[in-house]
Amino acid sequence: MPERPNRIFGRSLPMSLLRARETVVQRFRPMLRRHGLNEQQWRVLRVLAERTEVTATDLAEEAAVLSPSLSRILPVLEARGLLRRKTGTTDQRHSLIALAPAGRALFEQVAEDFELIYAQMAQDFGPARLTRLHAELEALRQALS
Amino acid sequence: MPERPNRIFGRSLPMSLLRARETVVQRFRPMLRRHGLNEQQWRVLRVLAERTEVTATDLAEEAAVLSPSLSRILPVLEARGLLRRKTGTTDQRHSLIALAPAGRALFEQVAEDFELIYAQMAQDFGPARLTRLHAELEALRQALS
DNA sequence: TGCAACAATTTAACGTGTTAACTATAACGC
DNA sequence: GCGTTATAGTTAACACGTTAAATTGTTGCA
Repeated sequence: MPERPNRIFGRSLPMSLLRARETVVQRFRPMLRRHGLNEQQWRVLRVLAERTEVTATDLAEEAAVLSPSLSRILPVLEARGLLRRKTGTTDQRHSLIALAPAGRALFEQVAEDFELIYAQMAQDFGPARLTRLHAELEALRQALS
Repeated sequence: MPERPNRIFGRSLPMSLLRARETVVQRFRPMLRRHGLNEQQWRVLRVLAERTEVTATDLAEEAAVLSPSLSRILPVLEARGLLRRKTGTTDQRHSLIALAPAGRALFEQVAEDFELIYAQMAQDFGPARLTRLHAELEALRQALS
């Protein structure tokens, strides 16, 4: 007797998103690893590359990393000389983070590889279709939050 | 001076999928917590509810849980009396897992709540649109794997 | 001024993700 | 048959996810 199809399971959106992400990330992971980065560290660098200086809270939000995780990541990246931290002048509660030259250089290298992989992915799925998927995911966030 | 928009960042699919999932999961997490389950445990129960008996490897694959994680989850759920394990007869390497009556009962309860939340989500985003998104995510997996 | 409420970050505790190594069993080949 | 290889599962080690609590600094107000 064949197992009956799972009605609920098939409709589970968290699951679909998880699996899709898993598949996508597999294409990037080896490349990041060669650069000595994991996903979270790369997300942090990417945000920093687009900003002159960010607070830890904003960085966590934009990189989609929880603040406790960020508190563990920052010392590591700082020790590698990829970023610099200083305490805010007006509000000393803030920790201000900026990319260091070495971090900028690494970002440029990774970004190049990233673009290649992304382009291949767009080709495999269809560029327009990928853009539409992006938009739908963003719309989902808006609709549910 | 406004920060310049991030071209790469905006096109990052792993990020979009992560954020979308985050938003969706927030709707389910409190409910699962009330039932004493986390996401992974719920995924395991859900797979078991659809099968009479599964090997650990198949269970991990279908629940999208890595086997080391499953090795940690199973003893917990077994101790709670939600499932039963036995060693395979023909191949003793296999661990065969099945839902226990208490697990079935818990599944039924959670499934009920799950359906309510899912229905609300479908309403908020649009049922047809949600179905289409599902299909696209599955298509993405096919295209990239 | 002083203290109570709030805010940014860190620490803690525990579970999962990730990779690799390890154990036990089974299958294969000579 | 026996050694080699492959497979199923667990364990190990370290990082992040998640929640809550602690720490430190700021702000508002009596």
